[in-house]
Amino acid sequence: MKDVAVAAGVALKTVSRVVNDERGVSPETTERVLSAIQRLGYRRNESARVLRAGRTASIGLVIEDVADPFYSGISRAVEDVALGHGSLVLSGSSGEQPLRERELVLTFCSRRVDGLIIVPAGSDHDYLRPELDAGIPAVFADRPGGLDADTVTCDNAGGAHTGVTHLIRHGHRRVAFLGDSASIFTAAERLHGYRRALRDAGLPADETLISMGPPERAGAALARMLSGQAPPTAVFTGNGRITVAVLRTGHRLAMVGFDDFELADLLVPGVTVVAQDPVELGRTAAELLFRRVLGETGPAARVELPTRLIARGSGELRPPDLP
Amino acid sequence: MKDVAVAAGVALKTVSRVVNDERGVSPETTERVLSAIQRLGYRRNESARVLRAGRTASIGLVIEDVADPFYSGISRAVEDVALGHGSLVLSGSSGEQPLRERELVLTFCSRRVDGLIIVPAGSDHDYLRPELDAGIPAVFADRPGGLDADTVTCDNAGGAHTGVTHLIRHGHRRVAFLGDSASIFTAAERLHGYRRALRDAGLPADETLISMGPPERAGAALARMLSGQAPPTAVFTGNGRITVAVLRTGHRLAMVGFDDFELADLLVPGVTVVAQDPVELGRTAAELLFRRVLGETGPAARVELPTRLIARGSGELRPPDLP
DNA sequence: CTGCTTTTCGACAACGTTGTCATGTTCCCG
DNA sequence: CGGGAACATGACAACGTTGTCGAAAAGCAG
Repeated sequence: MKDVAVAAGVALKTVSRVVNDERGVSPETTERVLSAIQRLGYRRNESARVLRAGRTASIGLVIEDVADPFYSGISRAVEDVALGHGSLVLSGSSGEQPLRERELVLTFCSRRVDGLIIVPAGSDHDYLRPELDAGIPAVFADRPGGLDADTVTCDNAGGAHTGVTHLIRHGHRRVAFLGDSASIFTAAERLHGYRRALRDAGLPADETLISMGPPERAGAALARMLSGQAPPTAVFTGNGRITVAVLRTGHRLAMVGFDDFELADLLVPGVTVVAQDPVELGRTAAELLFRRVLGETGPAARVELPTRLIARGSGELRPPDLP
Repeated sequence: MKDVAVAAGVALKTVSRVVNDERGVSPETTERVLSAIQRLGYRRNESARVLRAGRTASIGLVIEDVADPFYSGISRAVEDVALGHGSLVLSGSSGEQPLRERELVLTFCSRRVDGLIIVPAGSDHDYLRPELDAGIPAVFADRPGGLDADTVTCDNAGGAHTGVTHLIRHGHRRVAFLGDSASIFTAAERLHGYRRALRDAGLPADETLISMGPPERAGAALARMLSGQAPPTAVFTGNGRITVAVLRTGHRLAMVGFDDFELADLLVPGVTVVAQDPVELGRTAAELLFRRVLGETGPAARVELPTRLIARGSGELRPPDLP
């Protein structure tokens, strides 16, 4: 900038004014400065600007894994909203490891992001409190973070309830539940929905039909159930990865899965799912965040997005004993 | 930092030394400073550090769309390599729009990223030259960028050749090619591979069996071919989105697709594909980049990754007239 | 104890930008 | 033509760090 000023024969400040479109610079001077900028290939140093202004025009996004379509949908939506606000997105995958999440968040903070969107991996987010107190707004997405911050979740319990009830309506009395590790908030919520659906239908809860654990183990868990004394006639899977794992076992049960996925309609039979909308989730979280960034105060918002049952065939199969 | 210095009763510089683990500070002083840092909840301002040091410890990544599994795979791999180098990733989706790509890249540059990984959207990348000359290393991924920079691509022509040859070996003489818009480098390369495969097999090239265009139009294009005079008995699809679009039409042709995708094995018949490895692509690009960031000079590297044919059934169907 | 090195620490400048205030110039109105 | 307003421009400080250099204190060999 100094070089530009010299080249244009003006003061530093005048260049700054031109660069920032501030008023109070004559057209000719502007012209001269612009040409000098062009000639020298000058580009403003954003770091210095940030140092001076305090605003970084960037937000941090911590998700579980960009390579997972659910999270990459969120990612894209957040990116689009950020772009609309002239902001960039720093993103990182926590891999469901609380420590890595924490490291990412703190790194983002020391880079003075204007705000954070976090899909919480652990349950303990006390490390965030000082940052929040320091005025960095944060939004929890997909799961609550345990702190008093804006939160956007899906109607996990309700969605599971709908899906399980759908199976029950089609005559199933022994519906298995295959969920992710119980320590994950969404998995626990969906299990609640499952239990409530059974209760509402007056069906007994059979703990041997419930298995919580990582997707890789879901297939084996189902196999165990099927070879048990009173095997299930239908299965509700707690997330997309488990749905796929179960499909790979090649069973022929009735099935409803949480999370929609590409090609669900092309399998035979089509896979009935309870769909959540990652794009909407990301968009909502980002919009809440930017509202805070722009100065809105007020109590933490809790938004719960609806889910939608999409019937495609697998959920409408009747149990073998009912023709 | 000033506050910490006052609280610990030392000079600014001493705090800086402690924060950076520099030698030359007595254990007691270190202790005092650390406790002051703890007490005041101090965290170093990265912007100021960047301003002073010149290194931002962050790289920029421009892809077409994070929500596309191919690119999110790249994204994740880049992120992991960056993490290993203590770097963050600024990422953005260009949506295949050269203007948006340019804007993203320039924004990244003005934030002084240490390097860039770009999946080029347009063909004209002259705007990048000043940045490269200014010393910002860049790597082109998936497609060449037209400049003399490190480039990582897949063996597009070879992969298509393999896939089409596979169909020909199974008795097909009329193989359609459905590719993305011809202006996209990878699409054009794959078309070349297709043509070469026909030529190598001594088959005539029938232009009515070739259609280039966005995935949304692929289904209609295939329908037109099938209702034509001499319909194809097999189809080669030029990328994952087109493969899915064609699957949705419900045809019963033999088929090989470029790009592997989840559940390809669960469809009936399983979808034979030519797989490329997005993770490997991202990893390679990131490693090349960090080599440059760490000071390696020398001529631009061109890496071409191999593809792999995965036979699952759809590509092994014989033409109807050959039992 | 002298003269040397080593250790520990601080003062200061600089990174590139922008906000504040001051200065000089032009213009308009009475 | 005087007096102020509006405009154009510049000098300077400050943002929070870290590199440079110098000073004081401590240790050590002779």
